[in-house]
Amino acid sequence: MAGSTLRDVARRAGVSIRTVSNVVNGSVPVSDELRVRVQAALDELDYRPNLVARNLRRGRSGMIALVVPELDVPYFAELAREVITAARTHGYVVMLDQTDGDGERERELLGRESRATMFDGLLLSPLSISADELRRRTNRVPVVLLGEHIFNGSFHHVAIDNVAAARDATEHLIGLGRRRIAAIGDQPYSTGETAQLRTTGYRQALERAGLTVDEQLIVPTPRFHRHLGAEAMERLLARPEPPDAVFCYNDLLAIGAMHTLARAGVRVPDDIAVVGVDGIQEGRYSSPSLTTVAPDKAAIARTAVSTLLGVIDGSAPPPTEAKAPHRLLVRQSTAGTPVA
Amino acid sequence: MAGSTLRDVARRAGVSIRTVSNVVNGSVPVSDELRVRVQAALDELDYRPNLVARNLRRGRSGMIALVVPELDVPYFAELAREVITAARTHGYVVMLDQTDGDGERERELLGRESRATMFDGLLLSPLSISADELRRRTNRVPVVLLGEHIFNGSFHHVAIDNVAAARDATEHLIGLGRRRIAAIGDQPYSTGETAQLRTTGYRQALERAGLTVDEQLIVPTPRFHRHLGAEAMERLLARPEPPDAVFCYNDLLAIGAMHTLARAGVRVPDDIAVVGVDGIQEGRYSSPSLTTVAPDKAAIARTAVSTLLGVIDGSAPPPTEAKAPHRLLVRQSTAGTPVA
DNA sequence: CCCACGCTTTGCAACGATGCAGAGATGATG
DNA sequence: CATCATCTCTGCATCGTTGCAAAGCGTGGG
Repeated sequence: MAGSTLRDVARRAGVSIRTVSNVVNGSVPVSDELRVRVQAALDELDYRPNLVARNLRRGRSGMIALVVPELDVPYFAELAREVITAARTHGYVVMLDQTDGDGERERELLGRESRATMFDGLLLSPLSISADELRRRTNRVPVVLLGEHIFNGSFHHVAIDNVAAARDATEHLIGLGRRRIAAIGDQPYSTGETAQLRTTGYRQALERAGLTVDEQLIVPTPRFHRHLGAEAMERLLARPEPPDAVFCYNDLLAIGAMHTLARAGVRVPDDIAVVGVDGIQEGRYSSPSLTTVAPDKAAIARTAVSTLLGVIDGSAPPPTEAKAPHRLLVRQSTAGTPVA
Repeated sequence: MAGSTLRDVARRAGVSIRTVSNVVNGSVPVSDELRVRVQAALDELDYRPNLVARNLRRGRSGMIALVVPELDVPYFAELAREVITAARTHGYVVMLDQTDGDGERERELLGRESRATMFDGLLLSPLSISADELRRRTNRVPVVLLGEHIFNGSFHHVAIDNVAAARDATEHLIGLGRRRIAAIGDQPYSTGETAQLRTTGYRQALERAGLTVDEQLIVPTPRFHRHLGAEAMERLLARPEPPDAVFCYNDLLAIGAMHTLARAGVRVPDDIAVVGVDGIQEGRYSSPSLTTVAPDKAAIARTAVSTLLGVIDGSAPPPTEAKAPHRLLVRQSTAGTPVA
């Protein structure tokens, strides 16, 4: 029951432990006769290498951790899928953890008693923890950051160009002839860097088009969840002069907003056009389907994983700020007619 | 840089390795004087225990693996979240892997060279692999199965009562006065056990209500994805006598079906009522919002984790088939008016 | 016939931690 | 004052594997 070891197999085959190891690993040549005998013993005992021991000896675990705020947020689930796939092509497996955007949990993760030492490296998508703190806490563990939060030259970092993404989305709305364009999702405080970049892009687009920015149309939300999008939209509808389009900082907010619009009998996109960010699958089948700025998640994952592995084996250049591509997917929520 | 070990700390504090270990673990009493000195050394060197070494010695890794077909399927993402949370309350972390429903991948996972030995136990949600094969391959690793596929007394197992769930959904539609009720998602072949149980429940409900089962209204789908639900619905709409309600075997199928209905200008629920299974968050904000039979995912996760830990520490009873509760959440896609 | 060489096989040490048993010091007891 | 119990603290062995260096063995060349 307890699992057989190299020693058990060696005894049974009448050879040394080392020879069994050589057969298992195949790196060192073993004579046919012994190989056959050892292989038989391996099969009979159903030997499986103890990876914990192997890892200790080799100094590598073959595991990286991916830490996201919430796994049940589709963007992170889809990203996680890509990360797992990317890691697998390098022979790595991925441990997933979620912090609920709780700074405490994020801190714990890097603390004295954390399991971080079990992993060769960490992919972090931090929400609350500050750059300084992160730097102080990740002394030895290779880290690559995902998403926009925190960059100051201390860490490798992979994200889309959030300013450009927001600008693209807003310009698309402007191109449709919309003039009162609202924004849902600003986070004008220290840990809302991604949101702030998107606000910047939104403003740029309006200004470049010669439109004035109505501050009343920028509705902040503490998180990027459906119900917060729904509430924000309610507030916008309650205004004397509601918008004719909404740029939501992610798809969940957009879906929440559309939910409110549907209940209120407002037509999308005829009365109000809606665009989101993230390109989650959910948006392809919503009614109406959702126009969105989709980051190339596979590219993000591939870049993040290979950068991290580079840091792990020491071959990585100094911290880089990698930008992944994004593209606008036009669907019913702005175009009206089905496109894809 | 390389991370300091007990030996480094011991040398610095001028004590034995063992004493440092005692300070770190706190299990054995250490005099105040030494404790202070050791603690200082620990801090100065920023000592972090090497968990790989600790695990080797202790014979436990504190990790379990959760294997699901696809992480970006909302049901699995939401379940994974609950599993991670449940595991954390027991001091365990969770490694996530996905198989894409690929039997090969599932087999690989349990094979000779798998990483399964790195984990204290496995939570499996298998799609393709057969019971026999699973039994042959999981000799030593504690396993608990999630979902309906495979149960024959060899494994602990946690799921909802799929027959009852399907019956509840169908009876709800019957209760609304619907008579031509279609079913989307049957899988009449060996690995479609969950689907078949739902078909059974669907039939039971119709028969109990004295309705005849129209085999033409049972549309199989190879997987439970949105686009397959959309296609299945197209086929149903093309029939001379379309249904007046659809029971979809999961929420993604239902959302796909509603997508098709929206494009076709069919009103939900007026013309066709739709109900799904899974209770994913997406359904609360779809338009219309989706009536669904929601499994208690937190209960499933808690039961699965504590059962698995029981198997690991040997305190578990022989394999059990645990049933988690489910409940019907009535929303617009059947009720018409907003309920929650 | 001996030596050198190449190939296979082996033993030992080590990865970093913890279990165990015993050494040393201290205090309590008869 | 001797003996024993108590409390810290330490050294050694060990978890299962792999790196390293050397031993064993057969072969070909001189």
